[in-house]
Amino acid sequence: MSRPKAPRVSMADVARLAGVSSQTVSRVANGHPSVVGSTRQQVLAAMKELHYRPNSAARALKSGEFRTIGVILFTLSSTGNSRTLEAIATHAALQGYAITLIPVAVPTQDSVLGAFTRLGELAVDGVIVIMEVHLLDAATVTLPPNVQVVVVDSDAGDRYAVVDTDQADGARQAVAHLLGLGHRTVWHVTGPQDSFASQRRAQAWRDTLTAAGREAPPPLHGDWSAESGYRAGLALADEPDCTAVFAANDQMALGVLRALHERGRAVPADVSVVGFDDIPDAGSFIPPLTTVHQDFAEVGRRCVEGILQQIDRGETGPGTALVPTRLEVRASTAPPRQADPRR
Amino acid sequence: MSRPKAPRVSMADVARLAGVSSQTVSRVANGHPSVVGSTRQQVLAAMKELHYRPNSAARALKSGEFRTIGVILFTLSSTGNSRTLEAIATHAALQGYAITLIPVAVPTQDSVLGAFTRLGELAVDGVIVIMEVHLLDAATVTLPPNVQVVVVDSDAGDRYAVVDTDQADGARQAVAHLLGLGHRTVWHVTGPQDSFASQRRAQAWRDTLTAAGREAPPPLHGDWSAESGYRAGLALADEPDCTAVFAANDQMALGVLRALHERGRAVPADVSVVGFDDIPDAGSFIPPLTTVHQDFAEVGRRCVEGILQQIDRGETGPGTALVPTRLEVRASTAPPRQADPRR
DNA sequence: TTGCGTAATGTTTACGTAAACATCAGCTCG
DNA sequence: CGAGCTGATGTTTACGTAAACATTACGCAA
Repeated sequence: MSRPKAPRVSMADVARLAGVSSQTVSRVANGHPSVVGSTRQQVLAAMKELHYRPNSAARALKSGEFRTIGVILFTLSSTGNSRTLEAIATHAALQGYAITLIPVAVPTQDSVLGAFTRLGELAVDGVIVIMEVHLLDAATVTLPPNVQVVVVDSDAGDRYAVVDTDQADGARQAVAHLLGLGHRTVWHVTGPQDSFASQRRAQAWRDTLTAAGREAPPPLHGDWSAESGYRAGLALADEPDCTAVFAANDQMALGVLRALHERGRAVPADVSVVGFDDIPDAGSFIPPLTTVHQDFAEVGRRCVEGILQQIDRGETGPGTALVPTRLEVRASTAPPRQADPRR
Repeated sequence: MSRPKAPRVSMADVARLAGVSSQTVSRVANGHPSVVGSTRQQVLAAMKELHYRPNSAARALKSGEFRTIGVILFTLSSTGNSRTLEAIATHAALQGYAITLIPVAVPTQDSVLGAFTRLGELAVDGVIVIMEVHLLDAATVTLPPNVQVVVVDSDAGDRYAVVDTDQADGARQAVAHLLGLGHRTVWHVTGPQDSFASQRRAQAWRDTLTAAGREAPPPLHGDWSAESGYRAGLALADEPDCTAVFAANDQMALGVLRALHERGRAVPADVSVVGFDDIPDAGSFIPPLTTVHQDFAEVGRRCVEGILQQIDRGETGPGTALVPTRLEVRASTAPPRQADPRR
């Protein structure tokens, strides 16, 4: 049975049934105080009977507000992105805002992707970008003018409001932890070059080593995937003086663990490994992974807060807000053999 | 510098500048054929100059269509959900539809969560539900009448159109694989009881064993998390005749692997382990995990296809569409010791 | 009792778009 | 050479809502 056009119920219909004007219905719908109790009850009853649902398009047209935030992201496959998105959606919902997803994983390059027109069109009150803005610039999407923007994973703090995990401090904690255990230096498996988070982690890794007077070994480059971590791990297993590894995320750390395991290098006895993110599975790696915990929920919360501040209060705020991290010490790190008191 | 109200540019503004009527502007915007070239150029130039962007609220109000699909989900933290969502978003975008996220992770129960009103309001043309509908029924959300719905992870094929991975066949393949290797029987770590996917996998596990004339050991109950898999794994490690385990997802399999490892039971030499999902990391577990591959992209694609069919063609279709799975054989499975020809 | 203030409700209007209908110029054909 | 048609463009209207303004009725103070 097809019911192509359900006859829409409007305020006028409700008003007619309740025997009032449509404006009174509007007042009831919006909780306006100056409607007397009995009238209100009548209207509510009529709404219920007709299954009235307000038309958000008409409301948006009238008010100029959509109560919607667009989220532009490249992919959801990374834990960080999806958890940030989840936090954004939750907090936005609490504030009465909906989330519209705008994926940029352009499969066919020049086909005008419909959802982008959501940006081209006026359909969101603000936009949160979860990717390096330089990548966004390169993509086919252009942010329309006059739209409020908050950005994650970027250094565009001079142009936009940026919310991000304190990548540098997290990496510093990881490296300091390993040095504190007595390791002479720390090797690093980086994320993709075009990720700002990856760059910051690598930079802080190098800086921390330098500040401690240690030499930084050549970094190994990964792409966030466990597979790339595995390849890096194989290379590291062949470095006899490698006793400590800082992987730029947990998935690559997982790959490193497997490579070391296959090459017979025990973790943490022979090599200590630290990751970044603290994904839910990290505690179940073999061995459970010491890693830098990111508070994605807080990042999401601040994104929403930031964008709403811009929308509601009209404050536009370039600048960067950093969310702190903490080191979650588990079983993948230990003093190096030569410093092990038990030897 | 705050610019609270950017003066909106409407078709009338463009029309004035181009020296035509606003209806002509509308025609140009919608690619209507009966506008002569020179006029079209003028209008396009004016649009560009004024940075005209169509107002989707007005359009939706006029047409009654929002070109938006709502996606209701409980959480994004499971790989399956976020990958399905990503596929949905991508395919919806290709069809010119936007995705509005409706999270149901009700933190404060009775606070009227704004995003839900997106459903209460008329703001989506259809809804895709990524959760067991019985849970949805129990939640504070109610699906409004006259809204097209497609459901994932549910047995509500009689009430709604359902798209799902072929859970039963996937589980059957997993168990058959282990039996084929010579294992006498297969133990099972289930997902949460209220998940339809979990139930179906458990049922198929039991049925496959029964059909092969084997006795099904008591199932161990997990909650999808690696930690719950770990607890189940500890119990399994104490079962001397346990040589094969089928975990209802990869994360729990990860926990099982760790438990077995810690208890000194070698995988796959002593115990074989199979997972479900084929998450990207599965190939980097220790050892790389044999698992049932789910085609989340296909599930997402069919969801969008299904909902658009209902919306555009007015076809409402209860019924279940199953997406096939395939077993991805890696290194976590092998014949049991007593059947090992090398012994 | 009259007049005025206030609370409750009704009426008008505008938001931006696009369908439906109206107009007009130019052209073809008998 | 004019009737009739076609193609290009303009005018009117309605979509559902809510702000702004208008109207009513009632109570209270002088």
